[in-house]
Amino acid sequence: MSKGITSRAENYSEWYNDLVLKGGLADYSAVRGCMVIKPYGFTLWENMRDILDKKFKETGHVNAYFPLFVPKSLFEAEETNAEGFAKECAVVTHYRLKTDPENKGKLIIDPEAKLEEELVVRPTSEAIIWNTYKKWIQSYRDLPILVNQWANVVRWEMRTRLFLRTAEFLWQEGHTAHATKSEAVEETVQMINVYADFVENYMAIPVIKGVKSANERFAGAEDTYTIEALMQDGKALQSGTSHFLGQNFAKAFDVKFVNKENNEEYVWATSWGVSTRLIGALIMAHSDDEGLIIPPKIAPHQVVIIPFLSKNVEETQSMIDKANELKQNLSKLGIRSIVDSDETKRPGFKFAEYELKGIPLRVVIGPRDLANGVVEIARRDTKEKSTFPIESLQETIVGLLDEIQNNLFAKAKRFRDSHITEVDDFETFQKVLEEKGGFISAHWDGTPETEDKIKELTKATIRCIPLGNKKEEGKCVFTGKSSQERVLFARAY
RNA sequence: CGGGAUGUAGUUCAGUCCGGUUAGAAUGCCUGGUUUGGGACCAGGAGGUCGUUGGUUCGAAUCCAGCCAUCCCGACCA
Repeated sequence: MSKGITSRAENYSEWYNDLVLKGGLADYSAVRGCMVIKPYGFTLWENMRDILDKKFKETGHVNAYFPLFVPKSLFEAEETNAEGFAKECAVVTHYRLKTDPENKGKLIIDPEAKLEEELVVRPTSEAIIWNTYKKWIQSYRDLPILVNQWANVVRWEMRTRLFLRTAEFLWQEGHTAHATKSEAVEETVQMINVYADFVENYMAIPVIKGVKSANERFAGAEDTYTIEALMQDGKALQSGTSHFLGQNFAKAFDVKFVNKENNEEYVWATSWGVSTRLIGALIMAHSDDEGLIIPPKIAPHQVVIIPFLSKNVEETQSMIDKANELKQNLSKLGIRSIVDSDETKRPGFKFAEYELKGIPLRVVIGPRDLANGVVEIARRDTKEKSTFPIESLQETIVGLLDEIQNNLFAKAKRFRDSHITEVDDFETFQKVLEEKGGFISAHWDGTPETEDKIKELTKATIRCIPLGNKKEEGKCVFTGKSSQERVLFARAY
């Protein structure tokens, strides 16, 4: 057991908090529900962001930036969407403070400075964006519009958790406008595939792609596509969503275009997003009781090189030189590494520290090894330590990083696959949920009422109706009414 | 937002019930030395408006009230 980290078995929530705080990813702040993302955590986010951004550009999207504030009148234009967010909006009502005449040195809101119209701090940007798109779109030649923005949004959550649910968080939101329904649907599906590809192949987290039930659908969407991941405690985490918005926003904001036949039509829309919540998913999918485990492809540092120091100054210097040389060689191969030659800390301390931080590979260079022309390499995922010859070190490291990446995904997938349980009666449903957790694949009569009832009794919701789901005659696990396919239930974050 | 708990050195905590010299410990930090193949040791040192505002009192970390923040449970949550 590592020093100061609560074990998963002891208290899963505390374990999670310990990893975020002690792993140096983030910290609490003086603002309720808002966190500080520390450099190590932000580097991780930057790596994720850069990969996604490249994928967005490859699929024809461009970045732009829209305001943080949304006038209330715009916000309420699309009613379903506005109502969905109404309960968790921060609202700006004044634009000036002044010195309190009765208490010098203190500031009060200047009652004279009340805004004519309140500004909603965006919980999402559909309103301000569609208000803008109205000006951009006249003809079918203006379409499609494929815009993404990297931004912060605010949702005044009652109960917050680092990365998983904070009042302010960072995300990207794509907002596209299309001439036809089929094109918009295609875009929606394309982006959920981009997300799935990213989360599986870079974050090494297996996901299930699916469609949300009416209850869980984004307010204002016709269809919500989701990728659902499974955490080690058996709870599901929605990791990304892509919405087919139909013509709802076009109608609310009166966005029409003239088609080739010179007829006016409403445009078709999509929106899609992933957020810093993905970091929460990453932690809970891979890490262990010794600390974080971060997949090589997105790790801030992929390799840490630790030269062993001795009182022999010359010998020590040759270790450090060797370490720096290796770092440079790795850098040429695009591998991110750091050298820790801090002589005030002993090796054992460093080992524990970098295990806590989840650095995939640790290379130790010592006099004994160097004499034999080898170094010791430890893998964070399996904790295996072995020695490898120095002359082929770069190749070895490249190979090991690749192995770790694959191993993490395979391990998470084995766990996920073994936690999808087919269930045909409600008693078993409850039992599996309680004792095993994970996804439960069961028949459902398709009504929101049944889903609500199941949620009330078990806290489990329908996570998704998997894409490409096989059709199968069956009876609803709760009502016994006939059903044509299974859906996935789980307790979720 | 309801119930419970917490807030004292960078960190973890003792002291608070029962108010009273200069608020302690461990760890971390700094200096010097000895060490260095899995969280080293010795010696010396620095570090605190006791979350915050107000009240009670001759006197408040300690009692009372408000506020702020964090955790747990619940409600809420694409």
